[in-house]
Amino acid sequence: MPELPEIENICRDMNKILLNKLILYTTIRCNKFKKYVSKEIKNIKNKKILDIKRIAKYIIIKIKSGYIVIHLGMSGSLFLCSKNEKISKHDHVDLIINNFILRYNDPRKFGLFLWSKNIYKEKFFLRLGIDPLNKKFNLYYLFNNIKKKKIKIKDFIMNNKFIVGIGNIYSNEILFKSKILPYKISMNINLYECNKLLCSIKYILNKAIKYNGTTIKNFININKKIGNFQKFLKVYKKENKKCINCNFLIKKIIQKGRSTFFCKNCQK
DNA sequence: CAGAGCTCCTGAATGC
DNA sequence: TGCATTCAGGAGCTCT
Repeated sequence: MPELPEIENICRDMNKILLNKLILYTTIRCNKFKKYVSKEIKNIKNKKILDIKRIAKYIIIKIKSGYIVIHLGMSGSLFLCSKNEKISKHDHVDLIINNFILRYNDPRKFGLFLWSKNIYKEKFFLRLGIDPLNKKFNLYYLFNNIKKKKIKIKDFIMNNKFIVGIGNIYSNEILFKSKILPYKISMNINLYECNKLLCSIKYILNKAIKYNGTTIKNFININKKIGNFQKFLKVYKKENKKCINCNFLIKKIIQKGRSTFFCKNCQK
């Protein structure tokens, strides 16, 4: 399940390898992909890759006439392969680049492979909150928004309207590090806790980027390198294991339909 | 409007 | 062993 750190690393790798390369043509294999793959992707021919960047969890490939927008959902992956590489079951899109292929695979079809003339006018971009690695993501911004809401803090940090890119794994880890219970109501968070939350978000995400993300199940990055951050997970999927700080058993609850892990002793 | 909950999907894990 | 059921989750959508 790629989250912000994984996407950040994928974009960095893609930039190293794909910048200024020519997309000769594309192949789309899924027919029943509904809104998830734009038909316009088929029309891309002989276009140079001008830039690759990340906005929230979207991978944006800029070419002369517009943008390719890729979201990996929870099971999507992008990888480079040769032209003779066998096509697997869920390989939905190929970008043919000189003598190799950038291939998009997504078994669960939660991802997106879209075309946009101008991403900055798309409604899903206009709705996005501030990137947690941006300097504008500061205590003032976080505290102001937290105070406005009456939702559980875990739901707050996973909501793209306020903070982009934080999924279930990192939200659990961030709240553990912040010593805040996941079901604490956001408006009850004080300035001190909010500051801890801010620092924890930046710390966890940067550490995950450094260790190349968390590899659980399907995630493979562009060079099929494997992430190492799972070694550092302290609560996620640690139900009934001892808390590293206090030896209490880690609890699991379901919050907004998502598995939520925490230490009832450490987190207040 | 806000917030809770449902939904898309498939493969892995679990249950009997 | 083998089939059936459950679970996982990003983010948009639907309900209340």
